[in-house]
Amino acid sequence: MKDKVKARSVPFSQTRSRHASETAEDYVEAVMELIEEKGECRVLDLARYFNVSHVTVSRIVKRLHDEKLLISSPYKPVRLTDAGAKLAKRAKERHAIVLDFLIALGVDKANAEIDSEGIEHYVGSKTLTAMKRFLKSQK
Amino acid sequence: MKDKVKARSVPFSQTRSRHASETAEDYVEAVMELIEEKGECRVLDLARYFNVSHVTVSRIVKRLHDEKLLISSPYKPVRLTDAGAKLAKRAKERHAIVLDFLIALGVDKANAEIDSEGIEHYVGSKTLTAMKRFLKSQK
DNA sequence: CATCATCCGTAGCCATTGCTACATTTGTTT
DNA sequence: AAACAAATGTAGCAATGGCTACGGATGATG
Repeated sequence: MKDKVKARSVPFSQTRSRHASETAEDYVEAVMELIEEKGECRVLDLARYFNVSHVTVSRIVKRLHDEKLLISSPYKPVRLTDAGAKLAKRAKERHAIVLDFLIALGVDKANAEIDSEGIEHYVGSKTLTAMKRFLKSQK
Repeated sequence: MKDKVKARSVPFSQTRSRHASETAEDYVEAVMELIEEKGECRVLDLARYFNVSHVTVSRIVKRLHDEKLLISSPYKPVRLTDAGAKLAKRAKERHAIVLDFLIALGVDKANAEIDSEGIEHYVGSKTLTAMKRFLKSQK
């Protein structure tokens, strides 16, 4: 009774780093949206956006600044680096596709918005392609 | 220029607790699978399954024991409580539906397996229903 | 029944993401 | 210019999930 347990291919291997990059994507995406919506993005805007305290935001902003995705100087609005903007653009596109896909599948807009936030981080390129194909076939 | 930033409806509000329940679901699901596959589930089986150290597993098992999802006594195999089995069953069903759905959508099995692991935690009841509907319509 | 490999627990470290409480900076408003 | 409100920063705590290193428990094997 000593069967080897088959290890998970990939998904569970790096939960920590995956969560970290999730955060990075969520934040650059939010920064881009907030700048588009109101011209600038402050720490408190992000805090309200994510429903967390400004302390949590400023710590994460600092980390993403170190990772050269954001530009932040004390008491000034947050901006995106080129790399950050590129990541944000990709994340937003993927997000939009997942959202449109769920709606096309028949999910109401409110639930599609909620679920797409979480799902977008786990949609690989093959799945994304399949979603795009489905969207095209529906037109 | 003082627009209120619209807060996210729900999704981002409790990242921490969401990640915690993700872990709970992953673990009870794994425990159920391992017991089905090889009769019992040891800490090291879970460690190999998730590609983490046995230390990480035993800490999480302890927490899930406190939450009354698992039963564990020192140096003994891990079992499920009724509540844990119920949660595992629901998680497995949802997982299976998401997996079948992705495959029906045209994603290859390997990628469908990877993506479904992450996606399953963010599929609300409305989205799940839509996936089931799609699967039925494909038969 | 002694030994040894395997399994598991504990100690203690780090990173991430929450928080409250308090300090500081900025900018507006007398 | 002073005073005040709002925005940020800093200190320090907790929970979660990673890890290595070490030691104790279990069970198989000689």
